[in-house]
Amino acid sequence: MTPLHDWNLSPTEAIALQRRLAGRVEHTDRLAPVRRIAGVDIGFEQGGEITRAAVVVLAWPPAGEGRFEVVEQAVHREPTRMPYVPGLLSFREVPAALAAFERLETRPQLALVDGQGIAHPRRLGVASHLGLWLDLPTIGVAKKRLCGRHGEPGPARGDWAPLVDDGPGGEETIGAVLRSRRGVKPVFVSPGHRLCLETAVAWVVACLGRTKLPEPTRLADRLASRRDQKRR
DNA sequence: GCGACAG
DNA sequence: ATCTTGTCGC
Repeated sequence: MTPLHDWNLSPTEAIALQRRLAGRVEHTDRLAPVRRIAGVDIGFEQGGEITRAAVVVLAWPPAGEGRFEVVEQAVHREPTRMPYVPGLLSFREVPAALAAFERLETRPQLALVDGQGIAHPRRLGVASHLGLWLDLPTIGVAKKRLCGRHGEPGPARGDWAPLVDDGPGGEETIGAVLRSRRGVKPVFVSPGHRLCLETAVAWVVACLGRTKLPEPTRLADRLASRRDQKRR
């Protein structure tokens, strides 16, 4: 069987693989009771030479208003071997993310990933790809749009506008443009694996703290970019 | 041919 | 993604 993250694939083969894998992604809710939520993100060091994957595991539910307890953290660094190509991001980031996950002692029931879920040209963004490989429910939380069209979401936290794109059978909703914080540019939420859009949006909103990004992704972002110690 | 383009 | 200081605003 072809590995889900074979980085020795040509762009054409990678695209064909994504089309096949997209058929395995589950778009309906199927998640175990949540007690641990993971945040995943990838950063780079030394001008991109080194890929740095970070996973942060938070306890659910939070102790207070957006006050999550960090249960565990894991970082994995390795030489970067793939360039960034729009639409093929998972081949560049998933291998390192998997290595970071292997370092965890706790197994989360849900993971929020920095990037798109099914809001992808072939409906297999990095969040979906990772969820499929880890056999875990995942949600994609991106800061920018990759594909699809949308209107402007309302001004209040939690307001969202559907992200739609044309598919084989016509127009389909692939994600939500969510206002995670008043007066701030919205984030792009899309199901990764094993949950529907409404459930994905609900979890992201439930994980919001005071900032634009939900806590799992925000903390993983800081760890991946070593912003947690880079302060001086 | 001309844009658009997750991280 | 990353390179980077101060600055405006709640």
